[in-house]
Amino acid sequence: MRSFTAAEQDEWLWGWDSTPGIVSVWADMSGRALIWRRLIATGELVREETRFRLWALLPSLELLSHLGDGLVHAAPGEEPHGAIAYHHLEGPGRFAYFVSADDGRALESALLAGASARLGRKISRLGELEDEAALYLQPEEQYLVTSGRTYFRDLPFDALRRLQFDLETTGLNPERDAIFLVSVKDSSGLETTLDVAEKGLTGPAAEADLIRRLCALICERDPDVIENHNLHGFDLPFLVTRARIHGVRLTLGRVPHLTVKERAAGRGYRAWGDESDAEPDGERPRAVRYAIPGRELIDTLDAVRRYDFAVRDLPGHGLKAVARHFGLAPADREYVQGDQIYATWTRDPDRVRHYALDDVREVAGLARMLGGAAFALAQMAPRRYERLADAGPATGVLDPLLVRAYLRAGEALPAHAKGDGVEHTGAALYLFAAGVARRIVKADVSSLYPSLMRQYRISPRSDRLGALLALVDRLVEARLAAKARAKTLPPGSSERYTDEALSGAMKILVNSAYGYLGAVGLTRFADVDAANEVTARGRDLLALMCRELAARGVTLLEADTDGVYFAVPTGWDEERERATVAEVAALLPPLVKLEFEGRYAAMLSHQPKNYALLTYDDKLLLRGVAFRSSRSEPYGEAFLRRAVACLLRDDIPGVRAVYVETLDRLRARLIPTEQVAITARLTKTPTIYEASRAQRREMAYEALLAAGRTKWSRGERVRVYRATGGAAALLEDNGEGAPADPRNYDVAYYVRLLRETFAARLERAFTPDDFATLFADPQQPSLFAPPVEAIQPTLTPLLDPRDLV
DNA sequence: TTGTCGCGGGG
DNA sequence: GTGTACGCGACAA
Repeated sequence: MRSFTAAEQDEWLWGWDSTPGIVSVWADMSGRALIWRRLIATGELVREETRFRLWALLPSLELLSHLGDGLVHAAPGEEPHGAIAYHHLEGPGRFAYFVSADDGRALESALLAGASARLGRKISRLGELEDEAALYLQPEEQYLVTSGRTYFRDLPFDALRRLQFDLETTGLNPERDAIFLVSVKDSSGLETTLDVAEKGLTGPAAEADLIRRLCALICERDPDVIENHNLHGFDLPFLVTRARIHGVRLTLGRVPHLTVKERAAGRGYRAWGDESDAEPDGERPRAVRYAIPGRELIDTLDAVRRYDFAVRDLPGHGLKAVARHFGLAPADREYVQGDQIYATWTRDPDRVRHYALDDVREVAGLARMLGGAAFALAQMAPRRYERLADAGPATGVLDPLLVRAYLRAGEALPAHAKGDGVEHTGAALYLFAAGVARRIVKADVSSLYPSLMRQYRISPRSDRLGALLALVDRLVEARLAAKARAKTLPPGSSERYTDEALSGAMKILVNSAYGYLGAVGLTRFADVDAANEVTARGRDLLALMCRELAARGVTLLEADTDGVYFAVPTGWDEERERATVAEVAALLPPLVKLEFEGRYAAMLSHQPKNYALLTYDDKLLLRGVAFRSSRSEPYGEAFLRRAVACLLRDDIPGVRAVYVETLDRLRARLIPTEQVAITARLTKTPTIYEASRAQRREMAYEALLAAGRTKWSRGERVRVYRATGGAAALLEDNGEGAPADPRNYDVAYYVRLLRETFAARLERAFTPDDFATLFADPQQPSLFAPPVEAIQPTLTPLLDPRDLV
C-alpha cells in the first residue's frame, strides 16, 4: 500500500485551497463558476467569476476514440485549452482515465457520440449510459473536487447572512389555496410581515403583488442562506406554484436572469397525492427540491431529523414542538391551530402577524442551534452547503471525500461495490434476566464500531489507499482537539459554537463509517465482509464485557450492541461500581473505551429493549413499546406508570392499591371517557369504506357511522371508544375545544383490558401465584390468597453469561 | 398473526 | 440523477 504524509491525508479531509469565506458556488456545464465570498474582516460580499474544466472518469478511452487527434494527453494540472484531454490514473480501480474539457458540453457530446456509436442507437443524455460507464458529478462538485476549495474556510457561522421567511396560506394545496401573508426575518435585524391587504389590491392581483414584493425584499436583504422549517416540502413548492399560476417570475437569486431551478431529490416535495380520492395510475411523481443561484436553501426539518436520528428524544419534528423542547419558544409565543390561521386572519390580523413572526424567530434559533454540523461538514466535503445539509453522511459526505482523495492521489476509483449475496449480520442483544432488580449500573462503549475499525484496521477491500481509515483516524483526533478547544471558550460565544459544531459534524462522520461499509449498492467502497467483521468483533467484545462483569459478582440484566445494564450486590457504593467498570475496561483493546454511563435505584426488565428505570432522585423512565405506545388508552398508560413506580419503590401494596383504585373508578365511571378512547387516523373515504365494510368492519368508521356522520375526509383524526354493549362510539367535541364526556363506556371491556393488556406488563416481576393475588378482582375474593404485604418481586434468570461464546 | 408499504411535515 | 434509520400504523394476505 502506498503511504501518505499527514499533510496529504489532511488534504483528503479538508481540501487544499485556502481561499476563505466562500458562501455559495454556482457552476454550469459551460465551465463557468460563480463564487460568492464574504470577506472575513469587513463582512463585505464579493463575487468572483472563474473558468474551470469539467471532467469525468472513464474505464477506458473507447467512448472518445472517435475524436482521433482531438483527444490529447495532458499531465495532471495541465489545461490544454480547447482540447479534450486525458490522463491515466494508477492502480486497479475501474475508473482509470481522467478526461476533461474547457466546455463540459463538448465533453458531454463527445461521450454521447461515442456511446451512440458503440450501442448503435441514439444516446442523448449521460444518464442513459449503462451503469458504471462513466463517473461524473454535478458541475459545482466537479469544481470543488478539482479546485480543492470548500465552503466557509475561516468563516464563523455567525458571519453568514441568513434570512428566514414563512408563508401563511389559506390551506395546504398550492393549486387551490393562496398565500395571504409572509413573515420575514434576517440576521441583520429585519423582522417584518408582508400581506395581501397592504396595497388595496384584491384577489389574484393581490397575491401576485405579494410574491413580487417578497422577491424584491429578499434581493434587497441579499442573504447567503434562506431558511425555514419544511422549506423544501412546503414553502418553496407553494411559492413556485403560486408564481407559475400568476405568471410571476421568481427572482430570488443573485443572478438576475436565472430563476428557481428544480433538482431531483429523495425527500422533498411531491406534487399531488395528499387528498385526492382516486390515486392516479402509474408512478408517483419524483420528489423535487429547489435551488437558487448564489443562495443556499436550508430546511431546518432536515437538521431536526439528523439530530433526532442520533439523540432520539424529540416529541415530534414539527416546528412548535421542537422549539418548545429546546426552550426557543418565547413565553408570549402566539399559537394558532393550522386550520384556523386563515379564519383568524379575517378577524384578528395582528394575531396572525404575531404568530408568523414567532415562527421565523423560532426557525432562526433552531437553524443556529442545529445547523452547525452541516456548516462544519461544508468546510470539509466538496459539495454545496445546502446539499450537505440534507445528505446522508455515508453517501452524501464520506463518498465525495473519498472520490476527492483518490483523485488527489492520482489513483483510479473502483466501480460501485455490488453485493455478493453475503448477508449483513447484526449486533448482539441479550436478555439475561427478567423481573425487578436494584442498584443498577449502565456501562457502555461510545462509538464502538469506529473504534473497532481503528483498533483492528478494518477497511474496505477496494480502498487501496486506506483512505476511509485515514479519514476516521484524523476525524477522531481532530474531534478531540475541537472538543478540548470548545471547553476553553466562553459558553455561547461564536468561537465556542463553531468548535462544538465541528465536533458534532466529526462525530456524525465517524459514526457513519461503519454504516458506509454496509451500504452495499449505495456507497462506492461498501464491503459487507468488512462490515461483518466489525459486527463480529462487536459481538465478541460485548460477550467479553458481560463475562468479565459477571465474574466480578454483578448480576447482568440486559446487553445490547455496545452497552450493558447490571445490578450490583448490596453494600456496593458508586466508587466500587466505577472501579468494577474500570477493571473490565482495562481488559479491552486500547481504542475501545468502556465507560460508566449511569446508575439507577431499580429496574424492571420486561423484554429485550423494553424496561423501566427508577433514578436515584426518584424519576421513572420507561423504555420500549411495551411501556409507551401512542395506541394505548390513556387510563391504561396512567395505571402502568403509577404501578411500575410503586413496584420499583418496593411498594407492593401500592401496586395493588393502584390496580383496585383503577378498577373501582372504571366501575363507578369516574374515569373520563377521553381516558378510555384512542385516537385513530382515517385513511379511507366514505366510498372506499362502504366497499370494504362487508368484509371487515373497522372501529373508527363504525363509530362515525353510528354517530350519524356519513362524510369525512382522509387524514382526519377521530377519538373512538367502546360504548356499553360493545358498540363503537365516537368521542365528539363538547363545542369548546375539549372532548365530550358521556361516560357510557363498556366497563367490562375496559376492566378486562386493564388486566390482560396493562397489568400483564408486570407479570415477569412476580411468581404466577403472587401475580394472581396481586391482580385478583376484589369483587371475587379468594379464601386462600396470601397477604399482599408478604409478596416480593422476583428476578428470573434467563441466560447465563458464562454460556456466551 | 405476518409481511409490506408509507409516513414523519407544512396551512 | 437520487440513495438514512427507526418505530409505528394501516392494509392485505
